[in-house]
Amino acid sequence: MGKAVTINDVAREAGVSKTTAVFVLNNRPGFSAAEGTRIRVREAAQKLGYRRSGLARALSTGRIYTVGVVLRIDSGRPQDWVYSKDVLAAMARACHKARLRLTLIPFSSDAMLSVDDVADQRVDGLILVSHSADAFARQIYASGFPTVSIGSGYAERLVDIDQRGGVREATEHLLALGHTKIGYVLGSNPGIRAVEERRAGYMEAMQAAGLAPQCYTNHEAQACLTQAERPTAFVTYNDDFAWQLTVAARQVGLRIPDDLSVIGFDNTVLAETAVPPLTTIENPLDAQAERALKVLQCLLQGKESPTMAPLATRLIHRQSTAAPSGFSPQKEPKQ
Amino acid sequence: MGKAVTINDVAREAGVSKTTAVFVLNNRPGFSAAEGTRIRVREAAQKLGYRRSGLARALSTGRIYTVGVVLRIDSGRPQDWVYSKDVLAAMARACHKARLRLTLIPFSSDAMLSVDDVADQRVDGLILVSHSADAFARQIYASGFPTVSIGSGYAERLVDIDQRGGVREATEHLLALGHTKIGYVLGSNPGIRAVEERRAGYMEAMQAAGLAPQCYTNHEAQACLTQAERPTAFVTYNDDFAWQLTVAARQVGLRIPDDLSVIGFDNTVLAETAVPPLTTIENPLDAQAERALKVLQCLLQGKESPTMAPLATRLIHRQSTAAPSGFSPQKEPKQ
DNA sequence: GTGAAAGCGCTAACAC
DNA sequence: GTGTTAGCGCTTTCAC
Repeated sequence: MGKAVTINDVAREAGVSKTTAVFVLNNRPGFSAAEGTRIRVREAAQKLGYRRSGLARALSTGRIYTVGVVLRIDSGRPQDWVYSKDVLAAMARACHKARLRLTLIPFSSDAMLSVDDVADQRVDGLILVSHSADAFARQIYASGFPTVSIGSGYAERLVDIDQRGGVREATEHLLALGHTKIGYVLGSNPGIRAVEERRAGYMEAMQAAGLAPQCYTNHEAQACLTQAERPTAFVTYNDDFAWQLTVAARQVGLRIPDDLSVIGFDNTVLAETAVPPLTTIENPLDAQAERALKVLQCLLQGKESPTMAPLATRLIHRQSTAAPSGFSPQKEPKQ
Repeated sequence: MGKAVTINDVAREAGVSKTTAVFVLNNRPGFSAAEGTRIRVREAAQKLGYRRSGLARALSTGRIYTVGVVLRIDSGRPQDWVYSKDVLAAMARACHKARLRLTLIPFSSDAMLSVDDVADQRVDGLILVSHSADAFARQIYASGFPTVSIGSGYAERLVDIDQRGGVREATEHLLALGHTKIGYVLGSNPGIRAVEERRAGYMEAMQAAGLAPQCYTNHEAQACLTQAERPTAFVTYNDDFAWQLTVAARQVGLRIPDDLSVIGFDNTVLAETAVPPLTTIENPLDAQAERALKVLQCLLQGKESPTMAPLATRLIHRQSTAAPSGFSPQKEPKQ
């Protein structure tokens, strides 16, 4: 890269002091230099090819305007990734809006991340995506490094959505359609708060309706499809499971939604491209990302952030839900 | 954040000089301190909660061990994103392997990125993902900032795959199945090298077979499906177009692959989850990402990198291709 | 082997 | 308004 042109060089070239050069180049508010000076400084910078060093600035100010996003990169199936990538994209948009840079910090369980590796001043703070209470999550919070969790993750300082309400609404939708045998497909990672919350939402709705809840693992749900007493509808932990269920159903000759209704969660691209497109619960990722950033900013300024109500979800009606066969519904309440 | 503990503090606490402390903490090769000293320094660091500043180190060494990935964030449809996210994920894996950090630099056409914004020393170099010859790409290359392109992008210093060969192979596969009316769905962004190359691969295969090529836009391809003289098979610019074609085909009552064969490109998650799963051309993103990083490293060390042959693609056989109806194939040559 | 000192390029506090 | 100075925390060169 050759040697960098510094602000000193510019100042010298323009025949002014460093301060003046800095003020001009930074458009310091409330600073009115002689027009000639401004021009001279600008021209000098231009001519020399001066480029400010965000690095030196960061060292001096203590802020590098970059947030680190710590994300798992282990899982093999591309479908597992869809959601994480959506969270990342939402964080990217939020950072862009907030004029912050985003640094991706991959988290793989083989090479354990150390707090020192991460909290080395190249990021101002951290966003943990979908971390359970793993060693790293606990350590980083314990270290006091500004950190916020997002995406159905570790419960400490977590920006959360109304997981429970979302699944409750989905279950109620199925109930309203006339289903009585409604199963729930459990999330597979028990360390994560969303897994419990979503399940609880299902339980609540079933109990309120006086119906017996029936929980399945992903595998069990697919296996039970051929049995006579199978549920006529499923609420699933996420779109991936819902999508898998549609595949399994098609394989055993079940038609969706005629023979089986399915509702996913997250509204990932999987839900849009599935056949038929999936009714699902929208996960407001952009709002979460923006809120997470807001909380992080508070932390950076030393003030604890106000606690906020979980963000609302929304049921998106597509074509994977209908009344159970042989049932004429009393009229769909919503939408 | 309180005040940071510096190496000076550690040295003072341990009763040694800064140099010694640095040497111990950095495990400087070829430096053998007295065991007592080592321990004292380590304990002091531990006790004080010393954490090295990657920032200060970067300022001093001129390398921050971070690469910037410049990526479009404009497009609205989630399907448009799938491929970009895959490239990003591949870059993330490659960076992780190379022990480099990845900073995401969103590129949106509304707020034009300036070279100064980006080349501010918070990244050592840049990877441009799927950029056409837009103003930014030209400027950044002109500025001399270490930059490499990837992902069917701008032709300058581009790590490329054998686009042409991939599509040729796909077309030949359809030919071997007995298709004679094979259409091609064009990429929509004419500024990008891959758009031309892929089309050329199709043209070559058709001409070699003595068949008339027929190119369509995405929209045209979907529209022609109801016409009598429609192609019996399509090669498409990417999986998204292929997937859209399956949806359109289903809507007009065409069955895939019985009535229509379709081949995608990129092997994104769309190809796996489509109904039926799509035969497609695998895009070796991980290899591209690693190669891009290698080229960037060369640049950073001041040496121009050796030119390399485009990376090979591979046809992945799934269920969206078959012999045209009423035709008994002579035997499928591959796989 | 260990210590002292000079920067990296910027910001900010304080004189002029 | 403009210039001077002292750091930010690290690496590195050169004495001891």
